[in-house]
Amino acid sequence: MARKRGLDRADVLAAALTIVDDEGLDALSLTAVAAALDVQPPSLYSHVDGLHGLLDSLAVDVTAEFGETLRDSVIGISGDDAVVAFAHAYRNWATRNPGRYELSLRRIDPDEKRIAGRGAIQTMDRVLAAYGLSKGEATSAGRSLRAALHGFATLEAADSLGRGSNDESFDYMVRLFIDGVRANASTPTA
Amino acid sequence: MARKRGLDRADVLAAALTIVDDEGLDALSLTAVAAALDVQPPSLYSHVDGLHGLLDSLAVDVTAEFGETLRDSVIGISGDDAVVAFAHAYRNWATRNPGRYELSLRRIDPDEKRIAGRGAIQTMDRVLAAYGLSKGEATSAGRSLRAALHGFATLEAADSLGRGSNDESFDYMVRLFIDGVRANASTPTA
DNA sequence: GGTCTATGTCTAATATTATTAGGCATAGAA
DNA sequence: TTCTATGCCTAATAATATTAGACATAGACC
Repeated sequence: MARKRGLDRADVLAAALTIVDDEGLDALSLTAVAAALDVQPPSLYSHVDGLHGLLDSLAVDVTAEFGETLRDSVIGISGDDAVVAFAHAYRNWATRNPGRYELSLRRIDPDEKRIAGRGAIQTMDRVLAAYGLSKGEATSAGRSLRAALHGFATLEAADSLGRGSNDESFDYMVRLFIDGVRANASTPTA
Repeated sequence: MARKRGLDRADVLAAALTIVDDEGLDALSLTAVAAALDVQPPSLYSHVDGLHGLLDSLAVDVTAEFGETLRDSVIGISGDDAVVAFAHAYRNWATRNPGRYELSLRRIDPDEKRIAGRGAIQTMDRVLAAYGLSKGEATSAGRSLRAALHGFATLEAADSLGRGSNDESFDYMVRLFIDGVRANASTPTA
């Protein structure tokens, strides 16, 4: 016995992602992936560098996917509308893919993820460029927006926001940001 | 052999917290705590309800401590200054106690933590009350501030903010929030 | 068509963790 | 001094990751 399944690294990653989507990141283990592929756990080491390697690879893939989603969200839109669209795309993706979002937060040393994640940051920077901010302001505004979106998404995912409509609060926050940027801009645009 | 050490639940929690502070939350395990106390792992079950129970207890304690810190931060201060003071206290605590902050994010069903954490939210609500917002606005503003602070703290802890002075960006974000609230308030205060 | 080789998969074994069961010894009360 | 509660222990089980090394199969090559 030792039927050759002919598995692929991509197969392993796909199976792992299915588990993450269906049962959450906590449920992900090499044993679970092996079971899903009808294979013994050690067999996975031919395709992936252990559990850490698997997590790292997933983080990179998922980050790239997230970046593309964000980039797509602002195509053909500009100004405040772009900020709003970007923000909603961010929240929607994080909300609908909690496991993947958690994965995307995984911190990796190699620059792979940074490159993958650069898509998201570049998109944001481009959107914010419309406000004619100084270099320092642009950096700070970008960080502020990221912090707000990330914070909202994670608090919401953790059910830590309390009762009431989160949608309304989210829109409020985005408006807060836009108005704040305008009020703080050294070179007003509107 | 079976020397009675006379350990206490508090001793166990304290030892665990030391590990969290020194080596990070990931390094926390019953085995590690037992080793630190020079005791066998199963002995801990007399004081704590397993690893989950330990984590839950730590989360409650740490959340209470965080709440007090925040409450203290705004004593005798009001208006924008209070928001700024609150924000800095939040960031400072989270930055200086990364392990504890991570613990405080642990999601617990029982209301214990909610009660403990209520201190933080109450403080924030009180600070924001100065802006004379409507009920809905106040809720949204509170969530926005929490999201921004939480997001900034976690991104910073994960080294995900990029190069440059984070201090400056943080101040910018807080100002953004304050200005935004003012701009959005139905009943202007200043 | 037959052989070679790379490699995907397996079994076996080890290590680390949490956890339960049940025994013993000690501290402090009666 | 005895009794009792309980703090700590050893032993054992289960789930996880991981390494080592054997083997069989698929596809390349002759």
